[in-house]
Order: sequence, then structure tokens, then C-alpha cells
Amino acid sequence: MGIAKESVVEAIENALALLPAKEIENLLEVPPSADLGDYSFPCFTLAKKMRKAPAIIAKELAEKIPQDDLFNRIEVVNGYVNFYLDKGHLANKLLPKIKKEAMKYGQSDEGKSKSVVIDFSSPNIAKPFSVAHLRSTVIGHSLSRIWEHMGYKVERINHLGDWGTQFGKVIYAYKNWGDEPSSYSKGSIRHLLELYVRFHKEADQNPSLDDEARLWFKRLEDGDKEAYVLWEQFRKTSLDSLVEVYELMGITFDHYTGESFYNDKIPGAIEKLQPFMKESEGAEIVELSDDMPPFLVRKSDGATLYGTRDLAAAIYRQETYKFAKALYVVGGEQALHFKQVFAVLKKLGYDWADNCEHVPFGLMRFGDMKLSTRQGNVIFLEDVLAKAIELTKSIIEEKNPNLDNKEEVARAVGVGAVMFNDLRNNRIKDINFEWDELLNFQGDTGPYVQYTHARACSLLQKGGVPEAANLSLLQEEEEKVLVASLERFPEVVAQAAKGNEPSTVARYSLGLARDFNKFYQAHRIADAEEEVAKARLMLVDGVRQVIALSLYLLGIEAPEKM
RNA sequence: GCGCUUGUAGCUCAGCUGGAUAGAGCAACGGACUUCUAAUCCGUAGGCCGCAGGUUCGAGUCCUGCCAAGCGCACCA
Repeated sequence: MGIAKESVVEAIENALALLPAKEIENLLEVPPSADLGDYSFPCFTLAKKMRKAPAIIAKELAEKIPQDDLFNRIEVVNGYVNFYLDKGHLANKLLPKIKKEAMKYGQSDEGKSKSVVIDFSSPNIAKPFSVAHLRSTVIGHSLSRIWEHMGYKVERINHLGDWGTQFGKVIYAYKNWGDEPSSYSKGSIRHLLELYVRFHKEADQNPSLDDEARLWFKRLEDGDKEAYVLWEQFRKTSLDSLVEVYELMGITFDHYTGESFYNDKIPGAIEKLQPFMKESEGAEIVELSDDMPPFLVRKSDGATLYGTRDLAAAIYRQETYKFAKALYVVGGEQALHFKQVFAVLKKLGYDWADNCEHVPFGLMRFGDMKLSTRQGNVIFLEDVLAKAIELTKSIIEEKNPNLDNKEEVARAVGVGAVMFNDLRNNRIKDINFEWDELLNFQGDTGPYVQYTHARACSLLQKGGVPEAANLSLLQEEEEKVLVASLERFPEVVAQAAKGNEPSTVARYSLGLARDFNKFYQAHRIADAEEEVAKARLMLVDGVRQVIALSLYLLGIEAPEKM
């Protein structure tokens, strides 16, 4: 909670002596327009409890609230008590605080000595990293930082899809067609994709290929040497190329524990399941409530499924990390799967199943069709990033040809544009992959926020960062808006964490950037009258800091020049 | 057929968990660079919030029913 909001809540709590602070905090809202104040307390819900008209409650409440330095005006309108913050006074408290706390501003101790494990990215290995995987990667990375800001110890887990029937397919394809001429070098990730696509094409004509693939996977699970060597080779090739992309985006993991990691933990998990297992059509299942299909433990050929591995993984993670929360950043199309997995955990008597949460997101589409690896209908993420970086370079040549480290800035901005594009909207929305939109750096985009940050840096370089200033001088409308916005930042982070919704931070950063650019447009800063310049520069520094921090929470870099 | 998700400006989306006059960006049109980075800013235009009921002081937001789109519904992940 921001410092001003905190005092408003406290003032209401004391004057009202009826509701706990928590409830007041929930009721308190930000009015739709600035001339209605900065915080507003609606009295409608109290009307029943107090058996009085809202307007009367509001009036009496307002009268009981003592004078406070922070809010210089309280007004009653239509059953609302509106608080107007004294921005000068607020700035005097807030800006030094932001300066001091820097990247720690808005941190919470909510998660002190608790951990949250976040399962994200988790691409299928032996397949190229496509833009479809971008979503989980970028959202999960941002959530990791957001939860860290909430004080939690975060375990970033890349649950690589490095086990399963698809390996049977690739092995089969590689053995049968791997030596045929290809435009890609043998065994490379693009070559493997080519084989994978061909497998599906041929399997459509000849379904017995699917049996062959299942057989190869079964051999792999049974420890067949030939299958294992090929699997290892494919895994390494894929992982190497994955890590390259992660490095480009500045994304890291604490654990690369993929599905294969749980192989030796499967028997233990199955043993726990034993009392609930049934045989059905040759397969082994656990029946769940009527509204859900049964959970498959083992296929009729005895091989395991990814659900079984998810189960073993959840148990392992609880034992190893004692998580307070486990998040699965996985597409919405797997909602039923996770519902089943959590239900099975519950059935096993694990109460912590309630702390497991599927964090779904919408599909990435390309034109009318779903991107499908099987049909070879993929857009490689590395190609997208390369194109974005390329475009950024040409923009730099045009706008700022004397820039020092062009390569590095082009990478940060190009990659930032792609990542921001994925974080801007509520994650549940489907995304249409549009080159034009992705490569447009104007308006609500990552580069816009980064540009604003660079602008602020540039001002500070020119005017310097004052140690102190008379911040009561910040009385212009554009300045007040910025101060109020900076005060709300802690709330924004908390809200983003609560909803596992990075877009909350993205939207906030856009709004802050917009307000800053208006301010920049309307007033001289570095060359204003000395005392005013000092106050404004301190405000600029506060904005610079909070934009940098917002971008950090989104997992995006903030170059000082661009 | 059943379940989940989504429907808000021409397009892409916000809308603080039921509050005040529904807001941004893109695209279009018209303006602002001898001045701190124009990747910017200002202005104009654009709306039966899918449709119909209901709940109450009050509904884009909650409930019910339709309509439309997407995703799922045991041996893929």
C-alpha cells in the first residue's frame, strides 16, 4: 500500500471505529476523474449496517476526520468521501523514499520466509522454440520477479517436455529418414522439426506409424540403449538452442528439471496412487468426480503419461521446496488437465493441493489458424527477435545515429518490444500474431516506455540529480498527476501478484510514461528557474526509477539512451 | 452433446472484483521540432458495453436464458 493510502485508511478507521483497516482498504477506490480527489470512500455499503443514508454517513465521517498534512481537502459528494492529497507534501515524503529504496520501492514482506515455485516456459524439447512458447516464458518470467517483489523466495522451474511419446516419433523419423538430404544440417533443431513434420504427414496416410512411435517411446522408458543415446543427443541439441534464446531475452531458471527428471520418482508416486487405481480398457486410471474424466496413470502398453509425471513433480516440489504456492504458467487449453492433477493430489490427502494454481493464458494465433508444430506451421522465436532487433537498428540509424552501443540497445529494445507485446493485455486473451503490430514502436508499446525512461535519464544527465529540493514547488497539474501515480505503485505490484497478471504492471508503466511525456511537453525542466528545476529533476528521477522498476518486473531492460 | 474461456469505438484492448460523466492505443483527419531525444505531444471524429430478462439505492461488472467465437472432453503434451 502506498504511503498516502495508508494514512487515508488509518484516518477512516479511527473516525469510523466500525470496520477493520483491511476492509476499508478494499472499499477505498480511486475516483474516475482527478477533480473528484485521489482516494474515495463510498459509504453505500455502510448504509444498511448503520441504518442511515449514505450521504449522511459520508458527511458525519468527513467531519470526524482530523486535519492531516497529507490530505489538504476532504469533500463529500453523493455518498462518497473524497480525499484530495496535498501533492507538495506527499512529494516531500514520497520522492526521498523512492530515491532511497530505489529498486526496492514497493516491496512487500508478505512472502517473508515463504517460497513460491513457478513452472513456466516448459517447452517441448526436440521441437523448435516457437512464438507460441513465448507466452508462458515471458509471463512466467515476469511473475517470478513480481512475486520476488512481494517478498517470496521464488523457484523458477523449466519443466521441459523432454519425455513422452513425441520422442518416439522423432526417433522413428530420425532412424528412417535422418540420412536423407535436407537443407538443414543433420540433427540440428530445424532438421528435427522437419522430421517431426514429416512423421505426422506420413502418419496421416499410414496410422501404423503411430504404433511404431509408441513402441520407440516404450523402449526408451524401458531403458533401451539405442533409444536412450538418440534421446540424449536430441535433448542436448534442443536445450542448447533454447538457452541461446533465453540469454537473448535475459531469462533465467533455477531448475531445468524436465519431465525426464521425474523418471525415478514415478514408481513412488504410483505406489501412493495404488489404493485409488483401477484397471480400465487395459489402462490404469484413477476415477474422479462425475464432472471430470478419469485420470490416466498408465497407458495400456504400460508407458506413463505426462499427467503421471506432473503428479510426481508436484509431490517432489512440495517435499523439496515446501512451497506456499505453486504456479503453473501453462496455456488455457490444459485447464482440465490441471484440474485433474490437483484433484488427484487432493485425493491422496495432500492439503497443499489447494496451493497449486494453474495460471492459464490465451492462444497465440497466426491469421486464422492455430500455430501447430505438427503441421510445420511455426514461427521461430529467434526469427521474430532477430527481425525486431533489425528494425530497431534501422530506427536508431535514423533517429540517433551517434548512439554509443547501438548493438546492445537494439537488442534490448527489439526484444523488449516483443516481450511487452505479450504482457500488455490480460493474459487470458488470445493474441493474434501480427508483424505490423509487433514491429510498431509507437503508442502502447515497450519501446514507448523505454523511450520515456531514456528521456528521463537524458534530463538527469543534463540537469543532474539533486540531493534535496523544495518539493512543495510541484504544483503544476502535470506534476501532481505524476506524484499521485508514483504513490500508487506498491498497490499496482500487489494487485499484479494477486491476479498473477503482469499486464497490471505493463498498463501502469504505460500510464506513467504517458503522464510523464505530457509533463515533459508542457514544462521546461532542466533549464527552469533553479529551485523549480531542482524540484522537477527530483520528480523526474522518481519517475525514472519507477519506470525502470516496472520494466524490471516485466523482465524488460531499460536502456539509458536509445 | 457437455464443460471452460471470451464478446466494450473500424482494429487491438483497459475498466481497480457492484459505484460517480465507459477510457487508452492503432488506423483516419488537422496541428506542434532554430528550444532538455518528435520512438513524443495537442486536437477532431468514432459507443444499444453480443441479445433478452432478473437481482438492488446503483449493473459493462453479479444471476438465468439465448446468440457468436475459441479451447477442451482417457491411452499426445
